[in-house]
Amino acid sequence: MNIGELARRTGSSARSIRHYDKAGLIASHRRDNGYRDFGDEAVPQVMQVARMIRLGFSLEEISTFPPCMLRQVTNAVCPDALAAHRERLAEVDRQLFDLARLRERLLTVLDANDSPLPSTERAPHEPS
Amino acid sequence: MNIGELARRTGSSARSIRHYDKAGLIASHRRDNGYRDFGDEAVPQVMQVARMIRLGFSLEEISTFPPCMLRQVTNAVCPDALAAHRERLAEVDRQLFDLARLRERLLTVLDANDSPLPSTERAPHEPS
DNA sequence: CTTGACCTTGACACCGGTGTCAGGGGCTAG
DNA sequence: CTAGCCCCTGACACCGGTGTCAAGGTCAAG
Repeated sequence: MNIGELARRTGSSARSIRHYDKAGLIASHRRDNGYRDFGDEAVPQVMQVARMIRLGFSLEEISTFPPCMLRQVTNAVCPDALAAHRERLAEVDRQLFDLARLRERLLTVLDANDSPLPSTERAPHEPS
Repeated sequence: MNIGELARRTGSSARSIRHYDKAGLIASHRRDNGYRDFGDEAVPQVMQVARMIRLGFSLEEISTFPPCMLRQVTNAVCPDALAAHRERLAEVDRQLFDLARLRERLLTVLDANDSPLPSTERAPHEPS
């Protein structure tokens, strides 16, 4: 199929699919006229890539296990990607931790300024 | 004081301080030779800006309440910034929610592929 | 033939705080 | 005088998936 139909079928833009293709993440070959020609297996491939992008992977990361990406036709994740998923999970946990700490800092600022009107006691002209 | 000393005193780079200054967030005037001249109050001002940046505010957001930033000499937050802090808190909560959902999705993928070894049913003739 | 839809590649824009370089002055000590 | 350090402005790079435009080729339908 042409790239336009693949775009319609996957919900990704043709622009993005060309991007994935250039990264070697999609199985494709060229017709005599230069057009990309995709098989049906390209549909789950594109969706797999899009899904991993939504999960926070970069194309470069995804590119580290392209052989299995190209074979991928199901929702199952190939072994190469499992380690990446675990790393990504750890990264997400780090972000959750940082964000929670950030939230605490925001709450601290708000608590210190929200209820107590008298700012006099805190420091009229002193940096802490 | 010159920008170099202010940089040393605040821990921010001179480059960043010029950036903040251009945004009108730091009280400064120019000497005859064109050099910026900062007073002692610039130290907490720069640190306040840096702190808000670490809290995830953009310079543009901070610029929406510069009058109070310029007066700011304490750790207390001026009223103008309170609303921004609340919005920021809401944003952080959204991010926490999204991240938690992301984490669930990652766990789902891992759970579905981690324990169950029999990839046979998923991929009939896979040369793993 | 023309029209129009679809395809190709290449390149720029975006976001935004920061690093870094280039080119030019100021100022002080020797 | 020079050496050396500090300052000035302006501009480019970065990151990375995506939108968008330009300029051109392909091809089926009328």
